[in-house]
Amino acid sequence: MSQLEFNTDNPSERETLFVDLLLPVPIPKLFTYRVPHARVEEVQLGIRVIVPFGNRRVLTGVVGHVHHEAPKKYEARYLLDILDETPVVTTVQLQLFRWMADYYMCYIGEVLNIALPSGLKLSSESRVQLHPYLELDSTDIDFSDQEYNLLLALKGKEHLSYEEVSSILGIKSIYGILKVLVEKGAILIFEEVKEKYKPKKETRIRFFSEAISRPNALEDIFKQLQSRPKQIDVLLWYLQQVPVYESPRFNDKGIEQSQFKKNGLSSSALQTLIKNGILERFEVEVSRFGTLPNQEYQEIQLSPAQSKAKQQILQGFDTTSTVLLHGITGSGKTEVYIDLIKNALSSGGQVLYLLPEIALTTQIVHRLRKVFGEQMGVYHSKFSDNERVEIWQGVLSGAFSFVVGVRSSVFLPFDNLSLIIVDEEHESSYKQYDPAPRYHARDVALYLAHLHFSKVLLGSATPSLESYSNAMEGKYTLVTMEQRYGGASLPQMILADTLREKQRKLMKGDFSFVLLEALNRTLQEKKQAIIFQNRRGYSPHLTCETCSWIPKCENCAVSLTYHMYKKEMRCHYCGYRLPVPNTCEACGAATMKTVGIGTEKLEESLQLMLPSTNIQRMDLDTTRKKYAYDKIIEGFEKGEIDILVGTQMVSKGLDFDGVVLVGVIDADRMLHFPDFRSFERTFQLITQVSGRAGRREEQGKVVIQTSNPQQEVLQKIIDNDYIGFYQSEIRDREQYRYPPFTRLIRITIKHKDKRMGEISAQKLCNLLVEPLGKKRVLGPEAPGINKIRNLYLVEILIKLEKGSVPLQKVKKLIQDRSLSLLKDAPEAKAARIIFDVDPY
DNA sequence: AGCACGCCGACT
DNA sequence: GTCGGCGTGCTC
Repeated sequence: MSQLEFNTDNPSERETLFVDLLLPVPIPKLFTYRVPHARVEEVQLGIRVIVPFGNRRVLTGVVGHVHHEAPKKYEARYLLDILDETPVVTTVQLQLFRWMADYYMCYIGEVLNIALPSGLKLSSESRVQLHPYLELDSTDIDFSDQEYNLLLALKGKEHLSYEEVSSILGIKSIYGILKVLVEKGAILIFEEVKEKYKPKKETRIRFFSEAISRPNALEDIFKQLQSRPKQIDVLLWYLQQVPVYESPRFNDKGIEQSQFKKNGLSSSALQTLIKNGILERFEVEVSRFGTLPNQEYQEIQLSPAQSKAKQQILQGFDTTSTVLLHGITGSGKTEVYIDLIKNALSSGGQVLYLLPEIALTTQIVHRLRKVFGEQMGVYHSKFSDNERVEIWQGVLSGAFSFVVGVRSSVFLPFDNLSLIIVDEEHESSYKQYDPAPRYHARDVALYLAHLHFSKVLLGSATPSLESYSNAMEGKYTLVTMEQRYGGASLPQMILADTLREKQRKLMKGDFSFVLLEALNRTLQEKKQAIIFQNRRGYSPHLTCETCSWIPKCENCAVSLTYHMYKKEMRCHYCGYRLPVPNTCEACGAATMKTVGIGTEKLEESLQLMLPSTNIQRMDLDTTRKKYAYDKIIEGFEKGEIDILVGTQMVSKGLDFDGVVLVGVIDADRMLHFPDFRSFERTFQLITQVSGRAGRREEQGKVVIQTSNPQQEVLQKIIDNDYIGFYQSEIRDREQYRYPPFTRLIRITIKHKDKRMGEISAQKLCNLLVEPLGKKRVLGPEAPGINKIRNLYLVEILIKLEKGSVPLQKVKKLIQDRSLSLLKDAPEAKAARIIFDVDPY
């Protein structure tokens, strides 16, 4: 079809097509590009394209809008290439991303950056190449020594990266030299674009089809090979595995090449067979998750309490799209989830099951795998990027209709979600802290459900105040499970008064007499114990007993944490490290002492007190490697470990029958953490970790060490009185105007210069007080840690009473004022302003 | 975020 | 004088 004919049907086809792209850069808008005429047909929403960006960069963007309006203020550039035939990002996701950028006050590019596994983002790297027409030996161009050296290095190579050039020349800024050489016509610079995702390939072996197509072909082959016993071995083994004589069809799949070696067959014989055209080698793409054995489908019989909860949940979904399931620890929520998931899947919808990082253990995955088999995908932070891409594509293709995953699974490309379960809904790890978007996966899940018209089930033994109050107000349906599964009883809860014990000299190090007694009895009975302390490392810091000097980080306003194992002091914010000082740097005395308690120290002192006991520590430091976590769990499960010392990692998802004692070392530290949520957190953490004690017949015991046993929160904990806790806490929140009665937005100003930062923050405050009122703008105030990575921090807290102000307008206003501050105030020129909506 | 350009100190 | 530091502004 000629161009002319093509255009006569529809004159508008002649107009240039433009696309607005989401690019993974922190810039507040979409970028408009022009589509080459030849490729107009290929463009659609949600596909990835490659575009030039700026002078030198090449980026992957996602098509967010297709239109015919040429931008007025600039000339749009052309797309370089189109990567997909079908969308990798669905239209629902595009809506979600836009909403997130608005709600969390960040750039849509930042959302895209977090949402897409980096395997789907192409990277480009600048390359330097010798100019093809340059004759280095006979040229009359003048080169400096440095330039000439570089050209010589390039001569042997096809191309070099900037990094390589920089190391060859031994200087950092190579730009000047490259520019001169380009002008002299000696080199070329180009961009090399690389696809990062690589499908996994497997090499397999099978009969060359022509070799066995004739009748009696196999017999002939064996006859020929009579005096080649090794080759016959290979063929016989293959025929054992793949019964080709039954049907030639079986031959198509072949067998993995590595299997031959594993079974002791000669690889040179195999090689010869291939060379002679009897066998052939071929490659197939395989899943990184392997093929799963068909596990027998397990029917789960729900207990009466569980069926009742399930019925109530389903009824709840008739009136509210969100149900809050408040089920005490050990009440058997998981079985209810499984049943609901099966329901949802059988009616053709997709299901997303969110778990906090620490609760997504091998135990739960195994259990779910038995029921859901290969239609279940797992999305976890310990997965490689290639694995994430496979899950992403599996959701797109429909291979996974059910995904269990952590926070970031809300970004997967679902197109037909019917149920989202947010387990341990109160967990603060659902909130992303550092790179924007600073989102809360539970809240994003609620919006995602709204987009899909799906249902949400929030589950917890200790619901967040926000969710419980939503249930109280009737926004969510509340369903409760008050009994432990199988009639197990709740543990006996004891408060150990450390202040009194100290006065009577009963404490042994950090352990109270009460806890040690219980521990000894547990060990005598050959049972297991968990010791909980929410702080890793050996101890928070060192201090000099003579002059109380404390080693501090050079770049951040924090004391360095003492790590005994590596014998060093480390900053948990920037990674700065120092060898442990033997003498005080301030007064010179050799009186450095550790202060505070970390898991490492507890492990050590327990081992000293109980030398014949098997003690294992479980925290971030001992579980960094991919399977370390599973190993510890396995050891504990088998009873090889008597005492498990750990951080909040031990509080979730572990069900062990042998655990009868849980010790909480320092409840006070949690209670006194300077944050309006510290009581709520303490209640949740201690209740959760207590749930690990005594699951079957035997009643467990929980010992909580505190210097103030009268503390109301602790009393509510030992009484197992969530509702009582909720009522007293919600009163406090109302009185002090905190969530759920207000919405918070935290603004952080970062600046290299302390004073300039403070002035910028003050100016921003003034800009905001004027429209919002003094009551709603708190600060500016330096946070507890006021310097991180050599940047000083100042915070402003915005408090907005619920329903009193249009949220989106206020956010817009805050953004506008911040931008004008950056532009107009000289002190704020080099400042960075960060927004955290609903900080946790 | 990257990357270019421009303006400034400390060295062959 | 240049090299290389860092501050500033722009990217369809």
